[in-house]
Amino acid sequence: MIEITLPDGSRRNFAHAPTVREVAESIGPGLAKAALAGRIDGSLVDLGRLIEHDAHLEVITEKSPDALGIIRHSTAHLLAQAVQRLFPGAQVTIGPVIDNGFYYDFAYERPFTPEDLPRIEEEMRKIAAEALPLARTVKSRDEAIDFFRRLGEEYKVEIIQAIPASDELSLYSQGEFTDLCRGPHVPDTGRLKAFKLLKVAGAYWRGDSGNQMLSRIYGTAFLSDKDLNAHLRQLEEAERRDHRRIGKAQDLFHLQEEGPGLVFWHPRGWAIWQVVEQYMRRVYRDTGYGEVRCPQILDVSLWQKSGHWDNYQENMFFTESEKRTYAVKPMNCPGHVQVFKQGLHSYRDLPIRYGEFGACHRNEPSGALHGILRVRGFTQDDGHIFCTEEQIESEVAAFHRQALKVYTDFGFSDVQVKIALRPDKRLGDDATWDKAEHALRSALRGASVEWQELPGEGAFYGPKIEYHLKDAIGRTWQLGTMQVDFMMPGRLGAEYVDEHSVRRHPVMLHRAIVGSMERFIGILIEHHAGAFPVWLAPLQAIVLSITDAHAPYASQVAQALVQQGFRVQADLRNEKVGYKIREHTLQRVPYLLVVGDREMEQGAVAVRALSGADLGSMPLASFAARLASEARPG
RNA sequence: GCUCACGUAGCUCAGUCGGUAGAGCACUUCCUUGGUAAGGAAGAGGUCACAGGUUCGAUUCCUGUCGUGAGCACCA
Repeated sequence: MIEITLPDGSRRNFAHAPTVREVAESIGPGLAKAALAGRIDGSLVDLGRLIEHDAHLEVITEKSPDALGIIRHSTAHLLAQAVQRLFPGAQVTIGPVIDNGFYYDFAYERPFTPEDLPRIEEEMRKIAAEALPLARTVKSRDEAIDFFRRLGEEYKVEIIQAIPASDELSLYSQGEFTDLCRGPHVPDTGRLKAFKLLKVAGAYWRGDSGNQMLSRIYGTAFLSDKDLNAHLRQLEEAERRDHRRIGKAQDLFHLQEEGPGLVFWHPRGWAIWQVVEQYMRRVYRDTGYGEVRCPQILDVSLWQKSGHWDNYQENMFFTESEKRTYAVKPMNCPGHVQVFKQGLHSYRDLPIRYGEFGACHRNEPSGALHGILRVRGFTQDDGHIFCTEEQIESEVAAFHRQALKVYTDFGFSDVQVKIALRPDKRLGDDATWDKAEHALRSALRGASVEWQELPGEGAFYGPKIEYHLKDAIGRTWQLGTMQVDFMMPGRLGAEYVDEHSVRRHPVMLHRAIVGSMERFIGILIEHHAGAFPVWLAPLQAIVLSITDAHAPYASQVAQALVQQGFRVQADLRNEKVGYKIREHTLQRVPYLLVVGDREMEQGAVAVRALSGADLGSMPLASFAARLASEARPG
């Protein structure tokens, strides 16, 4: 007798061990039809799985949050089967579910190209229509190796060989195709209806650039065509937000062949930059930083001492003069240490904080470049705090509060916080690392934030807090960071005198809030889809003359607002006002001020908001007051 | 850096199965002076990324270089 407990607490008894499907059938034919898989005592299984002991069972239908993952995983198998039908000799490797879809990596005599995708997708539809049932079998590790070796699937063999010999492995078969897989899967391929292959790409076997390049096919699958189409529309919407597209459309910046990864800022883009920079300068000022400015190039000997020569040379640019080699700075920290070293500091002076809008150059791999989000020349809001060990935690906590305040002011609420912990290759002893990691954790705990930990991802000199934000299509980019460094001050000879007149090396905290100005502005563009709030907008208002007769008044209005510190221009072109409105609306100017005879007579402006809302005619002073109230962060 | 794709007018793109190219928008000039998302006409504008090769002839085919895009690797 087997007793099954359902999620609602009710119990059902079976004379023999039932399958999940049989339990579902016993509840009702509707449920049996809708069932995709089951969850026995918390673990997901197939519909065909026998339940051999008393258990809690949940029948997974399309309504379950687990359904999508199962569908996508099964669709990845569908893709693999289709590829093997069409391209005999293609070997399967791995095909996991990822955010928003799945991929499958293949080893084949040639890479797949976008032209192959429609054919493959067609074959997938064929297999789905065949409604092939999926069968799960279990083999020992050695049997499984034997099985895949006979099929010529050397990559599968390699995967299995990494698994302990005692483990049992499950294999899933649908028609002629069998794949190693943990499961669960849909009961038959007919359950897969809404899918689409999206792109091809190269990917290294086991993610190691020393290994063979495999051919990866990305796809996505949903429970219904409606969901699939909604997702595809969302991708299109994300493309419209792309900072590269908006940057061009709004004349913010450009990049060109002669300067890969180097940004040319145009007046409108630089206006945004200036707002961000002045805002961040105020943050430096308000939080006790002295702003500094250090040289762009310094003799390599300094970079040899700092460790950059040994650890970072490949990413640095060099230049020469009079038989000396200089490095273009990739980081600001060595410069700040030089500032600290001028004169002798007492422990009473600590913490000492320096901030810089430091322009750095890093020779990033060409394939890493991406618009203004990943560049070779960039400016950091880079600060360094020289302090004692005891001061670390309060400094970190204060920084964290400030960083979140800044992100909030710029309109970001979805900020992911991560702590990158000690890497295998590191300097310093474990006690020091314990201390540093503890300081980061307890500072974050004190601020009651949730964070994710990334073991092994810290810098060689210390752990770091990372602040991540998402771009329009869901890629996350690290902006801010707070790093604890016990090494650099010693290497570069930074010292202070403690209360016992002993010279000691301070701890150095590396910190940035927006990270790179370029990246941050890129993210801002995408976040706001180019429609910036008034305080950030490159152009806050534009004055539109209706006819030539109103041009002098329009200029006068624009000039008056400019003199009050607003970013305002006049559009005096001989065009109809509707044309001008269309153009500046597309440029996402927050306020359009129309001036004609009525406004001229009354010293007024007719205000139209970007939304299209007509705010009516108002005295220029009223509009200026409105602008002033909106020209602040938040 | 690796794999694949792409590079045509200022922008967005079409095109040439090998015979030196076209649209829309923008730009210039003229007409129009019009009250809330495109008024009209005319004109100008391209060494088809760059360098080789094949060919009677290359923007088109091939090779290389540079750049861009997607992904991978990288991101101290």
